[in-house]
Amino acid sequence: MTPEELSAAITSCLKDAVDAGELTVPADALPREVRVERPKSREHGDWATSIALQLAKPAGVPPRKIAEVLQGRLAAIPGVSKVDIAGPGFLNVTVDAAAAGGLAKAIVEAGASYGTNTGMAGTRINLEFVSANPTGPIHLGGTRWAAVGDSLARIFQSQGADVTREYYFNDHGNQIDRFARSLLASAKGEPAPEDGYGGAYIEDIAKEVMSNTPDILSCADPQEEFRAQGVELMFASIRASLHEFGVDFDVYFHENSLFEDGAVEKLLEQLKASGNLYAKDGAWWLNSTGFGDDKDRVVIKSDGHAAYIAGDIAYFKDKRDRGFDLCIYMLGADHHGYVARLKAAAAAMGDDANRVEVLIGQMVNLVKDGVPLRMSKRAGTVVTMEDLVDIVGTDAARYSLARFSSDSNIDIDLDVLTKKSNENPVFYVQYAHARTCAVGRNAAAAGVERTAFDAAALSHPTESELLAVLGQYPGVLTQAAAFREPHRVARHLEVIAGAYHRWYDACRVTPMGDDAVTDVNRTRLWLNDAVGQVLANGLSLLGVSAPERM
RNA sequence: GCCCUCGUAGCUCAGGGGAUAGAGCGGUUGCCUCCGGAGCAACAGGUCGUAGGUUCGAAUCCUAUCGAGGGCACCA
Repeated sequence: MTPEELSAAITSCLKDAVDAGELTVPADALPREVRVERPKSREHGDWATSIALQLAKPAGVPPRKIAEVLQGRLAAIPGVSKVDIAGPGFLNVTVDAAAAGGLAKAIVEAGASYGTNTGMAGTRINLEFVSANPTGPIHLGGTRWAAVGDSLARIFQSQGADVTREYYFNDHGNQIDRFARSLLASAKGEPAPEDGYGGAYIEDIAKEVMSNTPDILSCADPQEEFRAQGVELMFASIRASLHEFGVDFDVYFHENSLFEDGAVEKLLEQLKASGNLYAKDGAWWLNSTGFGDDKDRVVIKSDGHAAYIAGDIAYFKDKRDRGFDLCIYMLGADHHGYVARLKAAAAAMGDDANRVEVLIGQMVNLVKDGVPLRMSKRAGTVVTMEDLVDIVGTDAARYSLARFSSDSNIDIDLDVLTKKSNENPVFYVQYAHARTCAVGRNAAAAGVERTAFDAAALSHPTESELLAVLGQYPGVLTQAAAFREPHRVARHLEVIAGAYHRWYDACRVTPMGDDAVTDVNRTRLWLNDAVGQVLANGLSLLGVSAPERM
């Protein structure tokens, strides 16, 4: 029995009690779903609900009275062995081992699909993340979004959503010009321009362009040539880094294309016609304050060039035209000012601002010897995605970035990284998975097979705990998707791994010495394999491997 | 000045109205005669930044305040 199943059963008990006139509760006070929780103390049963406390006020009845009404009905739920009323009115439910244990077999049979859901089926989501400018390699900040964004995409998919991973490739405008000028300067052996980019990668790219086009410096517009080739090379290198990191985008969208195919122009006409674009001081402004922004935004500058937001608006329209219901943007905290403007842009076009969802993630800081370190190219403290992967490997990098809430700043200690000392919980989880495999191998050698299954045999306290956390896994995925918080998955895997290690310590799968193989051994093998399955499922949602040996 | 996020164990962080606030790392002490010790058990360690408020109940929600980080362009 999973917590969801119990929750559904309790919800219908409550409804029955109301229908039978045993309780009078206003309809709007009845929860659609009665939440059950795993109590902290085992003395409080397997699952608990505070529904009686919540209904006391709207029903106008003391909570313990409500609990008493529900107690008998809950006790009649198949698989429930005991229902206690505790404290102010908690209902503590104990499930019998046979009902709880059935989950082990169900998980093994569900395999890779255990935990998946169809709650988001039919939703087309465009998830845009990373979108780093092609003027240099992806550094730590972008690496965090690559890990979190890709996991989020996988989690959405596990809930049945149709997800497109998209990278907005910003190849239009000033930054690119600086990049081109920096390449040109490097090629000529001149120092990097004041507002340009330095670093070894600039030299490397300049050299590569030179070797591809030896007479480049004498062509009509060398800077343009460096721009075109340089962007392509940088782009290829970014894609390669992402691929090595296990992140492959479905669409790499070129900002330039919006300007080349006239989408921006068409859109501006549309906005002018709608009256949401007005002229002032020689520029064209979007009336974004009318839609919740804190100031109006220039869309066409007085020099006649489009401002950045022009591309954003056209891009959003393009996404909607491609049929996405929800456009999610993952941005760093340094871009939080965009939230209002992106939503305003959508609204100005007559679309629903709720189609735009912006996830803001806090910064990644480097720390050395306990003091924050500014990332600086000159000081050699820029850490790129490739650096991180080289030092700790993809699994550790992805896991350590995905296990934190995006709301919190994270500090990455250079010393810890370079020591490669693995204080990373990914190993704790991976080790648990490898251990399930080792136990499986030993079981096979000892002749223990998954022939018989006796759910009631899983009666040890560590087994009941392990079954409970396995049962919570699908709900954790649903929550992770609903809150857009992949770190919940990682945290729950750590909980499962802990429960597994404790179980391993207390309960043997293969018999001791020459003891005979019994159904207890066979049943435990099901549980062991179920744990391995759930850990593998969860790790794959994080883009982390589930090794059979370490 | 205005806006966003954070403040929880020595450190890094979970905890999105419930019972005695948790994990990893670090510290102390135990556990290898049998499925992997990258593990397990026990102990130590907390005014949940501060002050009010809502509630039967607040680390959690609201307000104020202090501290940290990040924003507030006819830059992209």
